[in-house]
Amino acid sequence: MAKKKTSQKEKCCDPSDVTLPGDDTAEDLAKLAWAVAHPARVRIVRLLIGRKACVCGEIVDEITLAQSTVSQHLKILKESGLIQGEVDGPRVCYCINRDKLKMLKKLIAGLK
Amino acid sequence: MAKKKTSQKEKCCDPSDVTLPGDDTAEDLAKLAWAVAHPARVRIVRLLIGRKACVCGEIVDEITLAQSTVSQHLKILKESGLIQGEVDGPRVCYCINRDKLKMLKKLIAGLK
DNA sequence: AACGTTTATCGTCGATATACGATAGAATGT
DNA sequence: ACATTCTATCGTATATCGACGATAAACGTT
Repeated sequence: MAKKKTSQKEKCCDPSDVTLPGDDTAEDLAKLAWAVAHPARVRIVRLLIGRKACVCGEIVDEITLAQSTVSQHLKILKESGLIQGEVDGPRVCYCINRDKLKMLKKLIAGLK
Repeated sequence: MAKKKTSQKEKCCDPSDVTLPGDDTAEDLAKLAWAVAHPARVRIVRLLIGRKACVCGEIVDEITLAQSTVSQHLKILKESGLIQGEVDGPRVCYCINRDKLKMLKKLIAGLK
């Protein structure tokens, strides 16, 4: 599929060779962005950030979704590394992983 | 689904009423995050940022995906508002919407 | 041991994402 | 007019998301 540069018209595109910035972080960024790519997960993240400490099943009360659905979102967030869950007796306390959050911010801010 | 606060054990969670930060932007953030929630789209965005100008079918050459697939990703990015496409003769030049990018950065940076 | 509470997982369903090839549309050049 | 090039769209197949209810698993309490 790759071939000649065509005439190029010089109208708007200027195809001087550009070296892509390290693609290695594309996956990381996509993964973290994916974690907050759903309104419910954004709310959960904000909720957890709001309380510096972690929260438990109250998330279910705050988010207007079924408990199982919230649990799934929490799982996705956990898999992204953005949040961490710690078992505390019968309940589980979640809290933000500040490092991952920082990394997300850094990667997004680095889009330039 | 909302009911009593239970005993609460005071172990790790501290359920002082917390007012959620404006939920209104949750959708916006989710939508923009979604746009960059795929490695290919991250690469495209970075590519477009790299060249301050816009690019055309070269994106297809840079991204190792079929032309139709790239076109779909471009459509998603366009729908998110992160990029804009401008017809230039037979080809289409894409460029970053700096405002939207700024908004994404702002929303992500605002996670605190 | 039995119960209640809390959370995770399972099974299901519809909707959507993602990938591709094939095709259609638009614009230019011969 | 015709061929060429570039891009978008269609059609299709597969995988995953997102939602729910139902159930299981873990823990504390009685």
